[in-house]
Amino acid sequence: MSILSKLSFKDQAFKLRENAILDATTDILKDKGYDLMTMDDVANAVGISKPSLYKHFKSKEELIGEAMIRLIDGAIDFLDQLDRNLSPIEQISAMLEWALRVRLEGGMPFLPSTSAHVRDMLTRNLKYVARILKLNHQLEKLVSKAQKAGDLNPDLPSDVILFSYYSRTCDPAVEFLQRYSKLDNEAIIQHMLKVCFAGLGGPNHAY
Amino acid sequence: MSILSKLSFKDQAFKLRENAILDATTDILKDKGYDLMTMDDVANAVGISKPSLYKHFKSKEELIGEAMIRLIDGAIDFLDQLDRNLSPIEQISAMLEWALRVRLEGGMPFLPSTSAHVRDMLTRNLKYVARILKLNHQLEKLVSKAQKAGDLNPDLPSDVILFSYYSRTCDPAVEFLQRYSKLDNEAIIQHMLKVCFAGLGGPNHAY
DNA sequence: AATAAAATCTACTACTCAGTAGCAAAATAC
DNA sequence: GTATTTTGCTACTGAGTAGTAGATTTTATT
Repeated sequence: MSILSKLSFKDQAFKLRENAILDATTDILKDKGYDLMTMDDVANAVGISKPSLYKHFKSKEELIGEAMIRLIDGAIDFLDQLDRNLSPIEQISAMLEWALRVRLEGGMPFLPSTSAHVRDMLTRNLKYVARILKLNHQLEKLVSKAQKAGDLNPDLPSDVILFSYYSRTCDPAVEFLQRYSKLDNEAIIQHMLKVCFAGLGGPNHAY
Repeated sequence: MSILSKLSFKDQAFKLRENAILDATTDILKDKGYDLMTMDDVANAVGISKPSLYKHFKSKEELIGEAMIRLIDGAIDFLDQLDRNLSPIEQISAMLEWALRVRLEGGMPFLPSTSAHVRDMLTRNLKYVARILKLNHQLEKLVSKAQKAGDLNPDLPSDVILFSYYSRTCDPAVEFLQRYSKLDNEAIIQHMLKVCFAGLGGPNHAY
């Protein structure tokens, strides 16, 4: 047992530090963005040296890719663990609410509306793309059901709904409101949900 | 007259080239983004050398600032030239429609949902901020009127409406739809407008 | 305690790119 | 046609940073 347990203990420590690295990465990424985040930043934040960091991730691209994958996995897990009794629209709404709350509490959007650079990088990352496709597949099914139930507009193409929905999870209006309005986080969430599903129009609007 | 006319001729040529530089900048910015755009890129695209480029703009920040200012000015001009007989909601809608069309035809969003780096840079640019405030002021008035008329939801705080509206002008769903859906540009615009004002919800949605 | 192995660090390389010095060529003046 | 000014260019500097080589320390083994 001794050798095996030692190995697994080491592995555990390794995994633990890997998580600390990803935490730091997500954190720095959040307020510096891809290009301004340096590998030294991450190493310093974790309290290790750069070569040690490279023992875990062989490049900056890989590091950021893994951080993004972890965020997507968080979203997939959230969706999986939702109460199965919730209707499709309730699940869709709960997921957006969760994403907005994560962001307001200092987290990263799991689908960044990022620069060309970052988008290209992630598109080349097959592991990341696979996760996205998985998440997308699940949401497609929910959207389709919600449209049939009349809870999402059946006249809109489902692409339009899906892409618009994704955009809401990383809507910059959230940060604007947090910075420049006096609304508290919960109020912001409720308003963003309302805007997402009911739109900006009032009772007399033509649409 | 000779000296004066020569000077103004020179000035004209200078201005002309300045515009060519800003055109190239906007173009490159559109598909490379701030960090990947180099001053050599811009100089090469215009067909001049880097030092010549620096005769016009004393830094990369200034160059990009001026390009962004020109985009905002375009938006302000568009708003100014709108038919005065249009109702507030019609003006608001027309402006979003215009912004979406510009983007679909290969232009830049005049309000980029950009990285922290770019945001900071623009925030430090007083000239840019002044234009933004001017545009914002005009839109605030329109929003307030449209809310009173019941064409925009009077129950939403006007910040929420304004920031959400800005976000729609640079909504990444537009690029997603252009790339991955079979909708043509006009259909995309109509759907985006509908989503903006009427939301994603269908007839049975609780909101 | 001596040795081997693993982990981690310091100090470096290679490269990109913003910004510039100083030269060359063209235009203008006399 | 020569002198002067303007314009533009080539070729450089310096800063920042991804990624690495090789020394050093720590840990495990006998």
